[in-house]
Amino acid sequence: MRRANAAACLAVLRDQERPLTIAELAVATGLARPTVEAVIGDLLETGPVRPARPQRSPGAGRPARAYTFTADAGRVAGIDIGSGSVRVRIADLAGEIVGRAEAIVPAGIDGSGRLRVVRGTVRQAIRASGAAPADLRAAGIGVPGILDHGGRITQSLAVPDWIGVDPADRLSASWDCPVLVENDIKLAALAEQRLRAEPAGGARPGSGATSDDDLIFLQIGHRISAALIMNGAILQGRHRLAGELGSLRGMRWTESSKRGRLHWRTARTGQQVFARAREGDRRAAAEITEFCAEIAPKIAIIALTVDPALIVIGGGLSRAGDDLIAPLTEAVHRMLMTDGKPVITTSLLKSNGTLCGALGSTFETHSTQIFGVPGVPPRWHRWPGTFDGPLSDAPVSEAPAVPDRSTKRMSR
Amino acid sequence: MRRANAAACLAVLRDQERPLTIAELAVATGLARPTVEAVIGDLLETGPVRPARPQRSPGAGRPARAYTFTADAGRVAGIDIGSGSVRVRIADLAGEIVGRAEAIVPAGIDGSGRLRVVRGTVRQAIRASGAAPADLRAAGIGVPGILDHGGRITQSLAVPDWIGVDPADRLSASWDCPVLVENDIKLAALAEQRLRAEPAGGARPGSGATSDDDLIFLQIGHRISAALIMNGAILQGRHRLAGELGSLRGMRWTESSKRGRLHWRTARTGQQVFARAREGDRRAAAEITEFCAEIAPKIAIIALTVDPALIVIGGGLSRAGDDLIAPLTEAVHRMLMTDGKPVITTSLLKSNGTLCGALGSTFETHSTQIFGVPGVPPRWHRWPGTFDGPLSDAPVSEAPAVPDRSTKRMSR
DNA sequence: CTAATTAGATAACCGGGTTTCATAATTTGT
DNA sequence: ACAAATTATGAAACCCGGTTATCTAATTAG
Repeated sequence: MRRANAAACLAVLRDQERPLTIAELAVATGLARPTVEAVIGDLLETGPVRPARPQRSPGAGRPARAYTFTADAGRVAGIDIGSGSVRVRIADLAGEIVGRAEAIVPAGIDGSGRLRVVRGTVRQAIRASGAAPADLRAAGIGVPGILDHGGRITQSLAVPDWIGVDPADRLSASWDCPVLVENDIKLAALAEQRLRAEPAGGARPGSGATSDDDLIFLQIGHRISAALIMNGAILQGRHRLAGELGSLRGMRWTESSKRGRLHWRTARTGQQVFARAREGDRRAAAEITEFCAEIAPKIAIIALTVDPALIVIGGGLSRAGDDLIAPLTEAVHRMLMTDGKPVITTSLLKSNGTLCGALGSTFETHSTQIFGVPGVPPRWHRWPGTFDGPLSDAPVSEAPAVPDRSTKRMSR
Repeated sequence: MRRANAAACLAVLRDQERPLTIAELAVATGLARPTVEAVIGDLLETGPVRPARPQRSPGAGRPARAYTFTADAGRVAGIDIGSGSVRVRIADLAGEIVGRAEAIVPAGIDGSGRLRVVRGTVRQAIRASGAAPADLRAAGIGVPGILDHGGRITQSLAVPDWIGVDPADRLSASWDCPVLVENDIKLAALAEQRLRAEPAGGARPGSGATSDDDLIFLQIGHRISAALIMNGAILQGRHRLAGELGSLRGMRWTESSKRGRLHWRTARTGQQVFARAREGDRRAAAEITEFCAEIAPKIAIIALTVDPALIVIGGGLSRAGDDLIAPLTEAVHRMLMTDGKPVITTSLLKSNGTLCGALGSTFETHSTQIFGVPGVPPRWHRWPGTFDGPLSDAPVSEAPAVPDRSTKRMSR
């Protein structure tokens, strides 16, 4: 109970970026002032909160003491592992993206080599954020493969070198912080759900499960893969295989796909097929219709199994937007003899879904290690668009970036 | 918090069938004695608890006051609606089946007629239990059709006369108690899950979701239908259609099935086909193999979508036991290229799954109306086998059955 | 320099639990 | 028969974490 109040205060303090007084916090959280006072006392010791100079004196009366969120007191890493690349984004405690780095992973690398690349890229990104590696509080990794409950990768066409590897174990040892590893599509699915469920303005009250808490995420690009979010959580299943329809013998999403990889007739890539169709190429348009007709029954059977409100399409093909969504929706809806049919839409995060899911999921899961308090909700809705644009340098200009812990302490 | 303690005390008092002292209750619940005392005070006023004569004096000391659960203070109805029948079981507050009645519903009846039959059969069953209709505290009904979130039946091949009807609304008005209406297969699925998850000895602590909380239930009889339990709850979905694969255009479980009804070549009914196969009929055996091969891909795709630990087969065909489970398991497992595969097994409750689910779900949902306290866990594990055998007359012999409320009060 | 204003600190209270202790109602022992 | 032992009960005191109410401190306005 005390913990929940601490988390609420911390979240408000983080979201209002200016220093806040006890009274302001009490109003914002709905708690009584003495309670907030006690909570702040705890947070000053254990959490990323420090006293700040009072803002200004707007009138008469004793000036209020103010407190501010120390966004710069630590770092969290989001990591997207691809077959040939590693993408890293570093967030400060406020969730702001303050560092990034990417690396090419040479084909034919072995598992340890890939781990080394990940370690190096993360180190580089943390440095770029103006922090030291020791500031890393937690990391989340999206991996293109199947994990077991022990955290080992059991199957992966994209990173076969990591089959049998437990990346969380290896990396948390070298970083000395918790590391979350999850399938990339599942993370992207979680990110989509969080962004749509949370009404962009703060955590919503802990109401019961609504249909906002469910969605199916379908990655359609070179390969097709699925993930399900149910009751607001990634659906894992008994063997952590939920959604892994590629493991179904004879399950080919389309006639011409092999090992989950799509093949196109009228152009080399799906994107090109859509481009040609848009330019009026009838054969390309026909191939798209055919493609939708082929995958629609599979989507429909999954959809009717769990009856989600929403099916989100991600991956390269989702860039085609309505050119894909319209015929696909039509094909899927035609399969359903029901009154209610799922809405099909494209992803909000495009190619950043896994990164976003990795960061957000890490903030959710390791709140205690990150903030010293459990249950601080991540700011999912602030992330879209921040993964690729120019780095926000607001925190840097306000207080010079923290090179390492010793300097940070001096800045108090 | 006080409520949770009251529920715990009430559950212990109900499960130990003898009168208990405060001290015994304190030990059983892990609460402090004064707390139990306060809870008992509340329960004496609002709940089915009354003081009892102390058991005996096992030694020296002041004799302890004892309290006992008043199982006879009310009734709960479980109702299974079939296309041509209505089955009713009446439970006392301890969950014991103390009354039953069944009725044939004439073909071609209209919706109101079927409602009248239900009302009459329930009244008869309550009377048979030695209680008055006014003693009904809550009822649960399993219906062979699709419901919407408003409680209306939107589709049903078995009871077309109830399409558009909201049975909960109609019946709760006439009985003046809450009525729960749910799809029959979903209730059977819930019952199977509860019976397997609860370690037959009391409620388990509210741990996080385990794979015990998920299962797929497949009804295979004249028709095939599915229901999913996820995180210990019936999976409904956005439109309450989860599992309703019959609503999928072109979804036929087998080549020869029509509108969800199975057709057999080598005999008139599935049961007969299994009987002949067991007697050595090769054609019948081949038809079984073929049947499994036809439905296996559909089961596999559902299974891999949610990756359950367990798939439970219910319905008429499940009576074939291992004759069905073995070839079906083989066929389904052959579809899965995964390390972990779901276990397939037959239902524990056979043809009583819906009744059991209706009763248990009603006890769970309407605990407040039934016991005056929310969250009293039903005794799922006591039900198997009690739906058809001779009525337990223990409560009747102990205290003569209660004809109506006035007499009941006198018996205090 | 006083009054007004506003924040911080302290105290009193409340709900729901726990522990502690005095007291009541028995049986046992002499 | 009556004291001693035994056991349950009921009341009181305490703790925790919150609330409201009140007093005190620090500042500005006039």
